Formats: sequence, C-alpha cells, structure tokens
Amino acid sequence: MSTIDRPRPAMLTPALPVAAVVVDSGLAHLDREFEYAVPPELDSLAQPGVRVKIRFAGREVDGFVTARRATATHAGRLTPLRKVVSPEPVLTPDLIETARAVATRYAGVLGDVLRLAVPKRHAAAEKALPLEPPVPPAPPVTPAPPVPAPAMSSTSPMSSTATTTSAAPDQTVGTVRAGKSGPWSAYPAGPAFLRRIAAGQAPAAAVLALPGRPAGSDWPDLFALAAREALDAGRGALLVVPDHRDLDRVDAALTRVLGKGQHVRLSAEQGPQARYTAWLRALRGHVRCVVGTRAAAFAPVRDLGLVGWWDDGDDLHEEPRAPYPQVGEVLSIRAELTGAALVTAGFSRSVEVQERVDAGEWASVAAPGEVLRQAAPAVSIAGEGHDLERDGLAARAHLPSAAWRLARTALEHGPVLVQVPRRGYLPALACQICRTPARCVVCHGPMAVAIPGAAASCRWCGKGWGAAGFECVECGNTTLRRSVTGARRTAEELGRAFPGVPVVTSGAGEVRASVSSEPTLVIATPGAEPVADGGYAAALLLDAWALLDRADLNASIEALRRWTGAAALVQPRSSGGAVVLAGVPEGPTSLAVEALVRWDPAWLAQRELDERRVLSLPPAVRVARLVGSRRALDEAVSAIRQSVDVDVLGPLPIPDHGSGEPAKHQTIVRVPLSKGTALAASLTAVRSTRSARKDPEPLNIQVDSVGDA
DNA sequence: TCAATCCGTATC
DNA sequence: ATACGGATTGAC
Repeated sequence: MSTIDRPRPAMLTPALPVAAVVVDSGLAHLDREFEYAVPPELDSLAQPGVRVKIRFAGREVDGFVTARRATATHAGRLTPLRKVVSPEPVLTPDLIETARAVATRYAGVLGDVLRLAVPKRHAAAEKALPLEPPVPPAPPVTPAPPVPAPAMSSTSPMSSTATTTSAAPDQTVGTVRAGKSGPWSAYPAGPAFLRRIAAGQAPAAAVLALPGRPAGSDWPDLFALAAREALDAGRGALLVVPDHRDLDRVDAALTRVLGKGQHVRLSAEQGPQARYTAWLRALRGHVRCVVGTRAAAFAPVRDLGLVGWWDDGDDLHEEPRAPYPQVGEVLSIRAELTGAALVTAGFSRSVEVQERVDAGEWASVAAPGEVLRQAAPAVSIAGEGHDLERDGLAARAHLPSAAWRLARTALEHGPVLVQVPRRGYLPALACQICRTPARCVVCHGPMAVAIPGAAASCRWCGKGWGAAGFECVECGNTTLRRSVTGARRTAEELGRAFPGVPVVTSGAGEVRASVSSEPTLVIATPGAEPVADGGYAAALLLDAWALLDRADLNASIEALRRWTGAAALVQPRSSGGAVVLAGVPEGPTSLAVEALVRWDPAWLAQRELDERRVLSLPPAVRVARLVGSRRALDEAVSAIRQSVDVDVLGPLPIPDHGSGEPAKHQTIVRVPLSKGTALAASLTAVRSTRSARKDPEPLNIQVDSVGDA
C-alpha cells in the first residue's frame, strides 16, 4: 500500500544479495562459511575477499567474504552484513584455497591459518599506496635473447629432461640459455629445469647446492635466476628463506638479476606499515615476485609460477603458532594447487625432502659427485681427547693440535671460521661404547631418564627396557652413557691460542652477516656464521659430539646441516680450503661424519629415510602429538580409532616444569603416509566435537610433531 | 497461570 | 562464546 518501504532507485536490491562469509569465531565446530544478506548500500563494497564485520551468535566478529551468490543455501533468515571494513579484497581465491588446504593438512582451524596468512590491516598503508603500479609495467630487464625464443611456439608438455623439437635449435638454445642459466649450468639437470619453468610447466627440484661462492654463482643466484624464468613466462615467483641474513642475500641477487623494483621483501622485522605496503604491492600486482621469511609463504603473489625455499631443515621454517605449518609444506601445497614450479635447495638435505625425492615427486638436482667434492673444502677428523697434547697454546684452548695447526697456517691466507655448538641440549642416553642412541624396544622412540635417579623410559610410549635391560643394537654392549652437552668455548680462550689475530664473534644476540678477507678468527654458533669475502681459508668445527649426541630424532641430519652450513663458506679444496671436524666420538664413525668427509648429504638423507621406514618414524609415517589430561587423551584416542587404524604410543606423563598444575600427558599417534589425510580428518573431527560440547579439558593437537624428543 | 530459571543447541 | 527456545520449577 504505502510507497515508503519501496527501495529507492540508488539502493536497489543487489543482483547477488547473498554473501558467503568465513567467520573468525575461534570455534572449531563453526569452521565453515555462513551466509549473510548484502544490504544495498554495501553491494559494491562487499566483494569476495574483503574483510567484514558481522553479527554472529549475538556478538560482533570479523570475517571475510568468500563469495557472492544469487540465492542462499541456508534455509533460514539471513542477518545483514554489518560493515565492510575495507574494500581491499585481501583474501584472494588462491589464498583461501591454500589456507583451507593447510588447515586440513594440519587438522587446524581455518581462522588460525588466516591469521598467519593475512597480515593485520594498516589503513594508512592501504590509502597511501596507489591502486595501479606507479610506472607502467617495466619492460623485461632481461636482455632479449639474440635469437627469437623457440620455446614460445611450443605448448606441448615437455618431459622432465631437455626436449626440443629439433637438434639444431637445441644447440642454439643450449648456448643461449647456458649464459642465461649461469650457476644452474653446473647441475646437469639445471638448464632443463629452467626451460621447463620458462615453458610454464611445473617441474619440482630438490637442489643440492654447490658449496663455496664463486662470483655470480652463490646459491641466491639459483633462486633469482629461477624467479626470472617464471617472470619471463608471465607468471609470479615466491621465495622463502629462514632468516634475515639470507633474505638480504636473495634480495640483493634478485635486484641484480631482475633490476630494481621488480620484487618486494616481506619479513617480520619490517614493522606493520612497511610490511603491509609490501604485501599490498604483491596483492595489487605492482610486483610479481616476493622474497621473505616464514610468513611470506602465504604471500599473495599473482599467477604463481614458481615457489622456492632455502634450507628445508632449518627450524625457522616451522611456524610456532597453531596449526604449526612448515614452510616447505605450505609452499608445496601452493605449488600443487596453482601448478607452479617448485625448488628447494640447501647445502644438505632434510629427510622430509629426501622422502619426496624417493617417492618420485621431486627430482634430485645435484652436481656430479666429483664436481661437488672438488667445490667443497678438504675435510679431516680430529678425535675426541686423544689428540690433546702438550702443545701449550692448543692445549689451553682445548683444541686438538691438528685443528690448531690448520688454523695457524690458514690464518696466513685469510679468515678462519670456528663453529662452536651452543650449550643446553637435552641429555640423551646412548651406548657407552659406540654411542648409538638408545631406542625404545617397543616403538623406537628415544630413551631418557625423566626423573633423576629413576630408570630410563621411552619419551614416546613410556615403556622401560623390560626384563632384558639395555642392549645396544649395534654392538651388543649393555652399558649406557648419559650425554650432557654444551661446553662453549669462549672467544678469549681461543683468542689466546692465536696471539695477535683479531677475533670476531657471531652468535645469539649479535649476528654478523659478513667479514672481510683479512686474516681473522671468526667464532660463531651454528647458523650464525658470517659469510667471508672470498671464502674462509679454513674452518674448525668443534665439539662434534655435542651435535651428534643430542636427544633428537634428527640429530645426525641436523649435525650435517650445521657442518655443511659452515664448511660451505670455506674455499674449495683446489684453493687450499680445509675443514677440521673436532671432538668426534671414538668408536664407529657416525654416518653424519662420513657424509661430511665424502660431502654426500643425499646419501645420508637416504640412509636416514631408510632407517625411519624400518622403525616407522616420520617422515616415513605421518604422526601427530596430542597433549592433555588422561581423560581427554583416552577419549580422543578411542574416537580416532573408530575411523582410522592408528598406532598409539602412550599416554605418558609429561614432566611438568614446577607449575603445580595437574600433570599433563602426551600421546603420539602414527599411521602410514597413505592414511595421513584420514588421520588429519579424524583429528579435525575430534577437535570439532570437543569444541561443540564445550569440553573444559584442554587438548592440544599437533600434526607432524613428536615433541622435543 | 505466569514468571523465573535451567539446559540444550544453533549460531547464516 | 552468546542467545534463544523449550522444558521445568515454583509461587500465587
């Protein structure tokens, strides 16, 4: 009757009046889309991807519009959207798809992943940055190839090896590209890998980087050149490194290879505005290439053509916030979803990467063994203790004399690196004679003495030795040693052994990025080694036992990672570069030591993978760790058992750190890799049920973790 | 007969 | 988490 209620012309009912919204409720069982009505005045703003405020269960919460649709699937009445926070469509289809996949993989909630993936809004940054790139898309900085690129015409899929249409062009392409591929030419499969990126395909490579850094072929150049191929093919590139120093180096390499302004860096130390601006430049398509640390794995690079990350084994790649995703997992999920190429590189190889290689998913890209060994420094071993002799200066610094002599000679030619382990690793139990780590006879978990004076028990399943007692699986010995690690040599101590030589330290607190080629003693903890101009003349890797005896499943892989990380900064053996590994335990040589001497990290990774297959340890199996009260664990385990055939270790009490709260327990569940998805789904269901009935007892679920054992 | 309260369940 | 509805209880 009345005309008052009729919509005014400027406020017509939207053509797509329904908005699907992911709501950040923080509740696991509400981890899905809800539909809202789009009020006419928000029609143009409420585009897919924008942040919104909505009323949900009576309170004001944040969310993202994920879609607009003509009709609702929800039967009831729809509440109207309250407000569009910003017109910026931050949650792109690529991002929401990635976030969902990551949440599924880690049995986490989408909201948690979105908090990692989408930075907090910075309104000033949004306003200040132009919508369009300030300059028209820069012309390709790559000098045009002298011959028209034959690859342009080929749209047919190429095999993983170099395949071109005819022999003659192949020759031409080979030469042209050889100049272009630079350091990749040192790897037989390298140029073909680049060509496949250029052709818009999705090759995946696990690169064993050549040690040393001859001009223009440092590892950051591998990434920069691969990124250029993706960019030249009209697609985007995303590179992730563990820390700030690596970021500086890849950043510089990208500037060299791509020119200025073609990429952005993204890292936590940037501050909110700079960070959000950089993120927006990627989102708005001002740049097609991003390099950053951990959180950058979610960067909104458009039309992703390449993902890459350096040093998979670095624990900085593990996100410490729920659901604890690892950079390599996130990037491989993205590569799979977008059809992007993938490259991970390091001086050593993690077992996780080797597992992909062994499964045929990623190609191993390495220089021929002889080339690799020639590029590496000469490695020798100095034993533990027996070599400490009367030599006054060396003895005072607790240095094996062989190490001291090498350093003294090398200091005449350039800087010498001394790697000293940090203190404070967990004590573990190992065979008294051969130092093979003691493992549980039931589940192969690590054995430790939880309470001083008590009997040893497994840190995973809690079982003791049983009636037979300990017997070393390697040598049959029945006595144990407890390794207390972490003697740290002071700079003064070492400095006194080399009078008159300047001493530089780099470690927790103060990390140095580089040193000159002047003779200097550089003392660093693992991971904090400065790069030396022209390479170190030598390196001393001290207290090898401190790394090898760690109570960690990954001890030997991690030891090799740290040693190669330092040794790769030394000049090649052809230039006299040498390394002494000191403090190696007596008895049978550990595989990690052998792998360093032979410079064969892939071999060690494969040996380790084989062993983990035999012992049913990750990454040969999929595991998850549940922490909570006995009752919560029991209920969770029986629920999981309804849907998945899991192997259950525990529950066993976690030693509390004097908090006085009721003792928590942990349980580890494991399944074959093929059941990984089913396990994650089951864990999600457990989380959801518990959340729905408001279970007051906390239960923490962490996929891919066995705790700090 | 009505209001106050408890409990279970949906949240668009 | 809230909020709402339906059931339950208690007092007039």
